[in-house]
Amino acid sequence: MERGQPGFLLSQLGAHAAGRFAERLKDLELSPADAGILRLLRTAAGISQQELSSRLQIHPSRLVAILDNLERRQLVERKPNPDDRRLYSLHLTKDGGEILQQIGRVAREHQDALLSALTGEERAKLTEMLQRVADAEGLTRGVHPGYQRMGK
Amino acid sequence: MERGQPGFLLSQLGAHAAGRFAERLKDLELSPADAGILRLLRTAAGISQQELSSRLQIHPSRLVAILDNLERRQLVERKPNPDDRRLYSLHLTKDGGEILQQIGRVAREHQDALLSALTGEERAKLTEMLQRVADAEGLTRGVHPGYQRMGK
DNA sequence: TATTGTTATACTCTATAACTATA
DNA sequence: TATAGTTATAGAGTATAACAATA
Repeated sequence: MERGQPGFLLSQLGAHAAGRFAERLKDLELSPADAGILRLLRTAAGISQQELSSRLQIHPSRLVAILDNLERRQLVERKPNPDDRRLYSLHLTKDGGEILQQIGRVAREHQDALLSALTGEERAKLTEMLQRVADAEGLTRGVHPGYQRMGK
Repeated sequence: MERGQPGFLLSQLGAHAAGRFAERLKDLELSPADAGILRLLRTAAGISQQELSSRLQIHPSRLVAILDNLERRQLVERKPNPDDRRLYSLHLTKDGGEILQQIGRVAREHQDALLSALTGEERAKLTEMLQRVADAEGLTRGVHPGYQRMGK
């Protein structure tokens, strides 16, 4: 990629944004993968570890330790699945729901700081263009490629 | 970060772009950090390892192995510095200059593929906005935060 | 005494593959 | 026999800190 060209800029700014967000999440003692899991469980309550692993592209064996930690902190609960006792049914707890709101606040602060150089109209245009590129590249909304490697 | 919001999109797309570019670089048997080093040496010929380390935010001890590899492949040369025999003077070789041109081709292909969903006018607008954000965030042109961790 | 480049070591993180239990 | 979740192990990659040569 050439300097100052959109490809490099996108990659550079994306890494910067991810790093800054990860720093902010540390205040909540969460990793980006933790936040991605909590967010997904809000709308996909009851899924198994296998399905979670598949959706977020996190290796099943890695997920065990991540969920162990989230469960120990009572943010997530593994409930037995009566239909198939091999599977867990994953759910957000009350505390998990509350920390998810805090994550939302942190994300908004992060985003406002990051994009302070743009007007509201420009942010909308940027969002629309990035979404179009992401769709064309086949990216799934809410699934960050870094989840594969940003566990801690 | 919220789904579909610019902060998350930027981070997600940036990681995707970096990953795809890294894949393309593998055809040249280069890492992103390798490419960053070669590119810098084009305009900063003669700098020391210490200065290279400082500019690209790559740890000095990591740089040793990276440069060992690039020198073995005769893409980079460590010349003695007569003024201070503790320092090396780093230079691109002829092969290094040639592979840099190949990197440029790969980068253009990558960028064209990545942004195929945008018109030329939109790409220009995107570039301008991203550059403005990057400048506001204090990012240095050509220095990717991932160089710190994308050695291999 | 300080600095450059190097090396050895220890540490972190991850995937691989073997294991248990259930189907 | 196959699958979900778990665990042990080994591997890759990194930083830390000690080192030799030079200033």
